[in-house]
Amino acid sequence: MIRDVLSAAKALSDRTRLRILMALDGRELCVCQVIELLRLAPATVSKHLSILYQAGFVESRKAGRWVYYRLETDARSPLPSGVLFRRVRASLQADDTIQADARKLASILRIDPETLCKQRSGKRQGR
Amino acid sequence: MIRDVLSAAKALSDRTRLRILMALDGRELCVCQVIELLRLAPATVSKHLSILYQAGFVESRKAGRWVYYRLETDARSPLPSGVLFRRVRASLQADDTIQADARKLASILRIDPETLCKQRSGKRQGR
DNA sequence: AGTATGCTTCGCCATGTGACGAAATGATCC
DNA sequence: GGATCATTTCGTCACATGGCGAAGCATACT
Repeated sequence: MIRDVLSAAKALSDRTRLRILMALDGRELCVCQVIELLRLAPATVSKHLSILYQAGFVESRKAGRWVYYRLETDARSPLPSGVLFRRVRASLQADDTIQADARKLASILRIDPETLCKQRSGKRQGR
Repeated sequence: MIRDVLSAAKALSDRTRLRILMALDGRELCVCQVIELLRLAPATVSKHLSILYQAGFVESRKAGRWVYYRLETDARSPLPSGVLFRRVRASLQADDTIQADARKLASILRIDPETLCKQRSGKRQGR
């Protein structure tokens, strides 16, 4: 259906969502890790993830207080991770922002999620 | 670059542009034929075509007063017609609007472009 | 040369989308 | 049970995008 193609294409037509997809490439991330990577408001990140979910690009898993997202592997979408993603990934990996994200993500992954989220809540109440 | 992926994805994230791509699948069309198919204002159609052009999905050829558009075959885009289009096409061909377009297109192609454009200009000046 | 014709560009309006903070939700931890 | 924390939902604002008509630009007809 045209509806599916549209939702897939729209999901991919935002800079932030492409960054999220690339960050999820090869690993699972909890929402707070994505927030830390992008430095956007939780509400914003959550919205993006839900758009990617509805388009069939990611799936989620709830673990205690945290929600983990990963790339959808079953071809739910008309532009499935497999075929499409291989080509998009090649283009994106050459991009500066994406490379910077990859480096930042490496350092984020060194901190355990527990500590990471605590840091954020610290920031909320003025420093 | 992320820019290329974005322009390709945005080009695909509009209903009208998907209809245009499907109409161009396997044939070349002049702008007035696309206008007739979609029944949208020339300005609107022209804009869509230029977006598809900039994203690398179509190329154009000027022949006298007419401009013909066709699918880009050289892989200018990160989501080239070949790989991508094969998958998208499969999804779209099941769609009602697309099927109706295909039927309507068949009847448009039976009229020679000369006559077709004359008809349109007749409509402009109130019936 | 002048007029008509096909297409594009420009300016405008209505609607869609991304960003955020505030409030709601769901789950854990005293 | 109440406090705390991670995430989502809601309401709002600024900006992007699709639609159109009017004006502009080429090209062809006479």
